[in-house]
Amino acid sequence: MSKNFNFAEAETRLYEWWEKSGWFKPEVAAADAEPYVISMPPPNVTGALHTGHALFTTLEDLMIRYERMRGKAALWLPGTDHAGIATQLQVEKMLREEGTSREAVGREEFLRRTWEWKEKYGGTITRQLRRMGASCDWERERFTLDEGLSNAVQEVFVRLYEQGLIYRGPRLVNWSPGLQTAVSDLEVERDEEQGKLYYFNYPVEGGDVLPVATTRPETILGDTAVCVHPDDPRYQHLIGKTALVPMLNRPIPIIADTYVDQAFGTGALKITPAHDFNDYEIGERHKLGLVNVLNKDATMNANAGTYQGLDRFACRQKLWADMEAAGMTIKVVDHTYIVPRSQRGGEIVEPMLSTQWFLKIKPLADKAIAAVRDGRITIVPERFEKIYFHWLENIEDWCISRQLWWGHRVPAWYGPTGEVYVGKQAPAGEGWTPEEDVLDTWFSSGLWPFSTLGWPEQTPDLNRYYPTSMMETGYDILFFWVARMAMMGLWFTDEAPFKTIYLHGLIRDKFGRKISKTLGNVIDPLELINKFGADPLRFTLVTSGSPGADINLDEDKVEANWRFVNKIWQMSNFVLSNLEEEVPVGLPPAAERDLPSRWIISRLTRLMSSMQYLFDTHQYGEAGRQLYEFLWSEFADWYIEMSKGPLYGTDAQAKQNTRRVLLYVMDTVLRLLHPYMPFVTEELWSFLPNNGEPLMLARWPEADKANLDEPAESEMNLLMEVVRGIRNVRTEYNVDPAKRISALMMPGSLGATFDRYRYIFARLCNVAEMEMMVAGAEAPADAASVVVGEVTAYLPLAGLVDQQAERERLTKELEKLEQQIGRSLGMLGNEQFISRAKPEVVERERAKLAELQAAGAQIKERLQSLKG
RNA sequence: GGGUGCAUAGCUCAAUUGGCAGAGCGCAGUCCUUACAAGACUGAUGUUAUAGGUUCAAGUCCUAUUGCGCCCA
Repeated sequence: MSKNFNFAEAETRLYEWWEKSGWFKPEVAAADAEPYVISMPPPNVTGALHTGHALFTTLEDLMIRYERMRGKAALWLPGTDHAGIATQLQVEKMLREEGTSREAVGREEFLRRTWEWKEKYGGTITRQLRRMGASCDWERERFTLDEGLSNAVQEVFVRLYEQGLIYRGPRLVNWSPGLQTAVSDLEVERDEEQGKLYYFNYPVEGGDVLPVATTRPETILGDTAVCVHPDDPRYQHLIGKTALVPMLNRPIPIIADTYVDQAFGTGALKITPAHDFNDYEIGERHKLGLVNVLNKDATMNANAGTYQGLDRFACRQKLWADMEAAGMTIKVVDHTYIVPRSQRGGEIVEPMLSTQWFLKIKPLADKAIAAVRDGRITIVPERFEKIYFHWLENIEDWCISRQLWWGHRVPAWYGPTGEVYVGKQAPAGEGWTPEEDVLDTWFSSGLWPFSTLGWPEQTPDLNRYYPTSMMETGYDILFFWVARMAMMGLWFTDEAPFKTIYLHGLIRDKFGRKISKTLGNVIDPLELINKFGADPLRFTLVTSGSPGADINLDEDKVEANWRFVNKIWQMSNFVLSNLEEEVPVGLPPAAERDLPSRWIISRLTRLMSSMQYLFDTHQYGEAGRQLYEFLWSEFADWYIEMSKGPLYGTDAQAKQNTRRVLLYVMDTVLRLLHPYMPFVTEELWSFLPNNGEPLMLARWPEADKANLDEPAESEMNLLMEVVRGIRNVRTEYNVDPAKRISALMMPGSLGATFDRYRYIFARLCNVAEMEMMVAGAEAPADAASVVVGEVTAYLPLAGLVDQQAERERLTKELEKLEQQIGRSLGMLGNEQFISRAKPEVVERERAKLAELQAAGAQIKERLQSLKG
């Protein structure tokens, strides 16, 4: 065993060993094992690992490794997503750098280049997932554009069409002018931005004017009405008259609608149904026409008259300047308003009239709502259920077509006379042209849990592993992906595609700021892995937060956990180097266990049941923190130190028993720790005496309640308190740590215990001599005293103890004690507390009081003797 | 506007069904004690945002307020 853990070398070696041995496959479990399945949220096929990937990989791998160790047929099915817009943008950028464009090379060549791009960069992300330690079944890896998955997409589209749920038609959609495609509502981000509000006089036939305010003057050219509130006294006389579109002089009606907010702007609203969602609705109510003034690239079209050909923003300026010259303008004021921007390119999205494919999703949504309501699907944390319901209950038709090239082609054809045919194959006969549009990427990922298992074919995998068990992903894609999977799964397979939805939070920087390139606070998980190894990164990601909450990732924490890895390495080294030749197996019989062993076994048992509860409720972070705490603060700091007594002693039996306990604890914690830190634990496991099976396939340990030992815990606690007390005194009196001191013990009823475990005090606080005092014996005056419950330790520190200082120290301690005693007496004197609190709580309080009082009495006595 | 979450040590965060508020980092001090200086030991630091309420008991449950964030419109 080397001095330290060489993670760089071990991680690659272990991962290859695991993967080559086929242990990531569910087939390693017994043939009749219950399946446990996670579909990996497919990362963008040409993407690179970011902290979000690192987080889901860690959590899902933890769940999978845990269930695998519990004997389940654990299948973690990996894959990647073609990520339509993102990938197309990347390839277009490459083409631009080559001095050409998507349009110039044509669709066929563009797709060829995109596949080439995918081949080139496609392996990156999956290689990086391996570095995280992801134990997924790579032989089952899928890609959304695979033949099988494409078939599933077509199948779904055709069936939905036949069920009358998919239709095609002109609607107002969010149009992304740069990408030249429609995008769904979800892909539009609305943020407040600083802009201007333009006030102007709308000319009215007959010479009157109607003041109007707008944030987008260029849309004036597409106005088909001006609207005022029916009750607005200012404008009563204008309702029903005709206004004239500035610069175009197109006549439009002045109408009244209660939608208008009289307090906003001038209280009059221009209506542009072709370029605003609210105006569109008003237009429908009042049967107004639509005038589209934009081309697909957001330049003005022929309806804009002389402004034709101008970009939308250039038009805004020119039109306003012209109106100013014509004396129509009133003022321009600063104004914050909501700007819709494309989630991808960041450009301003325009509501635009366009013919698209839509999915009537309400019927599917109803099933998805029901599945969560009746508990077939649970969401963790629970509060996301409300958000899920709210969204699904207010769901609108989904625009599923995209004017992109990279994606699943809509399986439709147009006949010579304009008829539409939908099917997997082109219809017979001449003159049919295929649909150019592709489907929204989320349409195919919505099928992910079952399309990856072979659906619509009834494959053995589909039969065995569907529905899946756990859907673990970020809350940011609850609507985009999770809800859609629930809907599609229930609709097409009649089963909830997963039983549990676990939503994790976003990763932020150590100050809680969003990670962004502009802020320059991007954290590269690979850098952290190279620096500290995958285990510390994983442990940090799991233990830094709680379910559903955002996580502030701090490199210092990763470093601290790297030290934790080292600590575990050193503990193991200690245990192993003390094994010598023999290989003790299992715990020594209960009757032969010494107090420290009974204590550590009890503590470990408590940890196991606590972790079990936490795992059952998906609180992996808290479970990990408790494990850390146990290992460092109990096992290493206390048990290992105490074990040196018997280990370096002469009692062969005691030595042997201690080894067995050390080994048992080490064996157990490595198992418990494995899902968090697979590499270092697997490596250490290989040094432990075992039958050669890998840790990743070892059994998850379960708590044996028979090992809980309350008396041992409280007795040990008392000893530990005495040790701490002696250390305190040593520090307070500046006793050289190397100086051996002696103690006179007034052990109360624990005489035998102190006598037997005096070695603990020799080792842990350098008390070389410990003399048991007979009851009533006088303690030396120049001694400091440590009081714990009924026990007092006198430390004769000749020349170091100032009696005056000692009196002050003890007085202070007594004051503290008496405060606590007062509080405790108050509680126990309260009739209500005695009768209403749980009996064990009352009992605990009584025991505490007794201990406090005993200690108080001891201190008082000591103070008395110091006075005399 | 509707919904929702958060507020705890200097910083970042925990705290299971309500039962004496903890950790890491940072800070101060001592020590290279035969697993580990990537370490050990000791110490300082809290009106759990504010105001009420429920309860024997509130960081935890309820109401209101303030501040910050997110989602939806």
